[in-house]
Amino acid sequence: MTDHSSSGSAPAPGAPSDFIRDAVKQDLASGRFTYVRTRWPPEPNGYLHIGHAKAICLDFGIAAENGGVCNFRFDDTNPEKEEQEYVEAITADVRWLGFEWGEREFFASGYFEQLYQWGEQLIQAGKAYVCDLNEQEIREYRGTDVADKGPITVTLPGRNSPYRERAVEENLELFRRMRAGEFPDGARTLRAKIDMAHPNLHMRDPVMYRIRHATHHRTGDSWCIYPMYDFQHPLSDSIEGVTHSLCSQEYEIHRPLYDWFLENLGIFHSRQIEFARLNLTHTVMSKRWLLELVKDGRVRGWDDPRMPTLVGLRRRGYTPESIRDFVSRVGMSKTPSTVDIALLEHCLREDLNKRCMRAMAVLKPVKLVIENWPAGKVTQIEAVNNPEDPSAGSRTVPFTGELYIEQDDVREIPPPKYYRLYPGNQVRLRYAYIVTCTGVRKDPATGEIREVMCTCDPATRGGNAPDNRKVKATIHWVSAGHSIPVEARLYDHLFTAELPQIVPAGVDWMDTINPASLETVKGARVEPGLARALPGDRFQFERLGYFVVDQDSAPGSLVFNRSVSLKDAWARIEKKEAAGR
RNA sequence: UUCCCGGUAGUGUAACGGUAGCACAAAAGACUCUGGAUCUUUUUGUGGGGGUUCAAAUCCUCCCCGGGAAACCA
Repeated sequence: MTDHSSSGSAPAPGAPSDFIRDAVKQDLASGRFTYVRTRWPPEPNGYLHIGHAKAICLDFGIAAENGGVCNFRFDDTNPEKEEQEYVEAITADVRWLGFEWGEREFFASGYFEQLYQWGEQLIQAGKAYVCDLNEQEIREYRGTDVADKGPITVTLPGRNSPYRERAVEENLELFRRMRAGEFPDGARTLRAKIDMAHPNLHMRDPVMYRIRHATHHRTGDSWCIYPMYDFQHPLSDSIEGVTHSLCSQEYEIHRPLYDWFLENLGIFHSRQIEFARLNLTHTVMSKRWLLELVKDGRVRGWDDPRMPTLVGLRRRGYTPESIRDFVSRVGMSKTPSTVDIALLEHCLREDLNKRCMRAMAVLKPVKLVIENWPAGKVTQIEAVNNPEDPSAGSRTVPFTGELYIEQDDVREIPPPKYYRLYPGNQVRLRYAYIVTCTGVRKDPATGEIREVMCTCDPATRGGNAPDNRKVKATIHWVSAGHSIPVEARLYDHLFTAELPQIVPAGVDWMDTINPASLETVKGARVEPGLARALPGDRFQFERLGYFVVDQDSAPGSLVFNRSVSLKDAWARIEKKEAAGR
């Protein structure tokens, strides 16, 4: 990438461009780096969500676009929070998203010895010292005085630690004894000797190592001192020859420290660039809140289809392609932003529309009886599998004189602009026949329509109108005798509020969960061909939405998750009509 | 409170001193055997005040607003 001449012209359509990609190109052009290598550094302490997907796509994407590689590296330097279980879950999620890293899977814990040696090197250079101050004292000396109540703290000038001028030899001996396990947790730390008056608090002699007699998920009990993120991360990047270390914005203030360690060690200097993390409307993204939802049983688990986690989205029926498309459309910037979840849904619809098999399913069935249909007669109707993809072919669906149609497709008295079934009106049964409604039978107690009667025009077989009559509505159906019962789970936004993280005073945020975020429909019916569907299989249920077979399914009892509904023009009309009166 | 980073239609993102564009959303229409899809069209924007310049979203300055940080977490 040294094509200076084209730098002023617009990028090719579809080629992503943003301030980070621009910076990478400049670094190549200026000779700061001669190649591009990135890394994606998850901490194995939780499940991935779609915000992580943004970073994953960025790191792997930029590497690929520049002929480089992206290292997959676990930032596992806090044994108290990290577990092997998460390593596996994260690995599976990234693979599912569609990225490969071959042999380039690393662990920061794999660098512990090298990191330790660099710690000694800084001590020898007089740039690090062992400090005996406890946690509270360190805070006080740093100048950050935590108030007893509330989050407000006061920043004061920092003071040098009384241990700051320890002799090199003493520091070395103490650091070695720290490693040897001679001191209890928290007794001492190794600190960088920088500047206690620095306006950036991270530069006021930050802690490099702390003592933790804890078992690490990979190194076991071989270490009782663990490096801090600020010390570990730049050095791990350096070891791996990472050129561009891309991270979210909260690390921006850490960058001077990142640079300080690399400069003072005189080792390969990676460049850290920060970007704004992703937020979505109608959901929450923070690990803590997500965890609380799970712990409190407000959702069924990390993979609840309402969760913005990758496992949740997968179970919901999202495709990796749609998520990657979404991420690229969202773009990269430093502006704190909240993306409309409608964009995510749009990306899924667009992807699934092209490649999903259609099927007919009735969520809330009402019986339709064709009065002039010969008793017991069954005929096979040919139905197109995907109008967007002729190569998908067609299938047959059994048709009889007793069908189920959607409750919502019948009214005794039609509202304005309603052109589905009501007495006297005709509709087309998708791919089958044009029928005319002759009446409805209602439950005398509830007034609910129990049965719809109609007559069928045999000349319209296949749904054609030989006389060219206009039939405004086409509705879906299944044969009452052939269709199979299934459970459908209809999902909506987890929170009704657009920005659930803004909680009104006096309200528990968990009580703002959308009570309609999950509707379980037990008596749905689907066409018989779906009997063999397997978990993960996706369908478009005509006129309803995209559905995926859930893992809760068992042979003979299928469960479908609604991934996303189809756009519903009628719902908008109905809403508008209702608002208008 | 201190420090850091940001503010472009409703939302997200381009424009890199020279015509403010794209996507989603919203709205209108066309077409349609999914009120789907597709196609056409429309509405809405540079946070505010000062400067510099022939020319400012872009450069300078003050103000306002938003986000982040102030862990022996990452």
